[in-house]
Amino acid sequence: MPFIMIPNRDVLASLAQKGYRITPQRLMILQAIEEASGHISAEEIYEGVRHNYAGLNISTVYRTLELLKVMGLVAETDMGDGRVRFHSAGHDHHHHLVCSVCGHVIDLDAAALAPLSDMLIERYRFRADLNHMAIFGRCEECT
Amino acid sequence: MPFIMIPNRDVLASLAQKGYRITPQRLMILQAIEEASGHISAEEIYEGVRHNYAGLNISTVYRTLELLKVMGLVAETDMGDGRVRFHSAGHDHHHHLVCSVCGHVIDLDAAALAPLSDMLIERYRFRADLNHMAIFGRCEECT
DNA sequence: TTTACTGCAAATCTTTTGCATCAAC
DNA sequence: GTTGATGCAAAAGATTTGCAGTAAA
Repeated sequence: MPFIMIPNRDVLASLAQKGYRITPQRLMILQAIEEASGHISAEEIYEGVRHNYAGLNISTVYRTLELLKVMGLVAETDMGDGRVRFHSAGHDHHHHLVCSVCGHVIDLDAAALAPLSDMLIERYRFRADLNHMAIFGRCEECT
Repeated sequence: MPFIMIPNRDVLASLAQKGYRITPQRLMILQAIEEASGHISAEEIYEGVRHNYAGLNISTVYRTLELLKVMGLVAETDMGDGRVRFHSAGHDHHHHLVCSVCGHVIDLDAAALAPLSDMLIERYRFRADLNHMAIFGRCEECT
C-alpha cells in the first residue's frame, strides 16, 4: 500500500541486520527525515507522510523515531519550543543557534565547537555529545 | 496565612515597581527558588512550599515562574528530562554538563564558556544567552 | 474600592502504552 | 507460521487557561 520510497541502504542494512523489519511506514518515515532540510518534529513527519499514506498513526512515528534514535541513526535536538526535533545522524553534524525572539535558527558546523569539546574533556573528563546541542540567544536582527 | 519568609529586596522592589502585588504565595515561591542549591522544577517548588502552606496550587507556581521569567528574575534551563528547571538569575551564572547515562550534573562556571560566547558574537553576530545552557554527554564514570 | 492574584477544574499538547490484529521474514 | 510492527484508543505527564471568588494596595 505504500508509494515511492528512496531507501537509504546503510540504514536499511542496519535495521535488517539486527532483526528489525523493513516496513513501508518505516521507509516513509525515514524518507521524510532525509528530505527534511534539517530539524523536523514527530508531528511534521506524521503530517508529511500522511500525504501519501493516510493510514499512518502518530504512535508509529514515535516508535520509529525511538528505534532510530537508539540505533544512532537519527539524533534529536530540543530547540526549546516544547517539542523535540530530529535529523539524520548521517548528515554532517551541526549545531543550532536559536533566536529566542524571532525563532530564527542559524546552523553552525561541528568544527566551530571543537575547542569547547576539547576543553570539556580535558578539564572535566566530560565527553560532550555536541550533536544534540542548541544554543539560545538573540540573532543580529533581534539584538 | 503564610509563615516565615525571606524577602529578597531587589526582587520585591522590581515587582512592586511594575504594579505587581507581593503575595504570600509569591514570597514562598521566591524563597523556594532562592533556597534551592541550583535548578528546581515547578513541581519541586510546589511540593516544597506546600509543607508550609498546603493551600498552594500548582498553577500559581507556573504563573509566578512565568512572571519572574519575563521580568528576568529567574532563568530556565531544560535539562532534557521533560521538565523545565529554574534558578535565580541573581546567582552567578553557570552551566550544566548533563550525563545522558546516569543523569549526573556537573556545574560549569560562566567563564568557561566565555571564549565560545566571544566566537559566536564575532563570527555570527549571535549573542548567546549562555545562562540557559545544558550540554549533554557522558561523565567520566559513564564513558 | 479597585483590579490583580489565586484556587479549582477542565483543557491542551506532546509523548507513551496496552492490546488485538496484521504483515514482514 | 512466528513474532515483531501497526493502528486505535486511552493514559500519562507537564503546562496552560477560563472563571468566579479573594485579597493586596
